Amino acid sequence: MTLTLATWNINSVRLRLPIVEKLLDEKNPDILCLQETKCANELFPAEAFAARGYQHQAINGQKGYHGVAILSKLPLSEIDCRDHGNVGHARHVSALVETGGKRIRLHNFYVPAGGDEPDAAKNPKFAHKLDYIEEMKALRADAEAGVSSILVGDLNIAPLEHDVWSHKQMLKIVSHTPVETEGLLEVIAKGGWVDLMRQHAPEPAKLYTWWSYRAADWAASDRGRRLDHVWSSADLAPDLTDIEILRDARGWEKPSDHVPVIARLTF
DNA sequence: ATGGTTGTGTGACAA
Repeated sequence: MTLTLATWNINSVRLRLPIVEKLLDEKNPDILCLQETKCANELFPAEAFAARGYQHQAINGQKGYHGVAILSKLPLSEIDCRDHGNVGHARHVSALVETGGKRIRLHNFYVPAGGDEPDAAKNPKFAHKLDYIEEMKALRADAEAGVSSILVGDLNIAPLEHDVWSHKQMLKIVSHTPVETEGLLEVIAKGGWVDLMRQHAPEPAKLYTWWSYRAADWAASDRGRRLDHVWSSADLAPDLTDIEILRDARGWEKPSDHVPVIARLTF
């Protein structure tokens, strides 16, 4: 039994529907987790996904900003949305998936980007990001007895040296400052999570999932960052058979600035 | 040090 799971910050699900459908046609994941859907739930293109077999949907959206969704061929139960800090942002949704004799709690996160100034005293958005990471430290991969865990999403932090194009030049840039990278590594360690992308491609391999829209030629300059993540509880880590970063998707028509990450687990 | 692009929804933000 194989579980194929895709995660993608889509930067508007309505505008990007043609390339999301391209991903589904080409890769046929069992479950697709989206971030930055940028629309209210009643405007989410639920029928387009249901028509392709993704009839089980956990959607947490809001008008204009943020928004996450789990679209699944497998039944979803115990759907839960958390609003860290009670700020009214749609940044999390989770559901229980049962497959291959496993019960899996799947978390889909969109961590705040944090603005440009990496100083919590001057920049409330950065303070909010640090608060958000602080709250995530309480999230345990073994929180529920008999239930494994997978966590995916746009965490807006590239924690390791080779998660960015230039460690030295990124140290004061939001997404790679020490307070963020150390914080995210603590979320992983305290929660008992395994970073599956790095299990599959350990450092010093360069791994990027995001390239800025502002580059004149994103592929030539290749100033990428690994902002998107796939983690699991320790019991599932040996079941990982493949991780694929769809770099090509950055060059698709009307692309997102993030590309899909696809994980395959075989039980 | 600055500017570069994209999305929502037609303003100014957020990323």
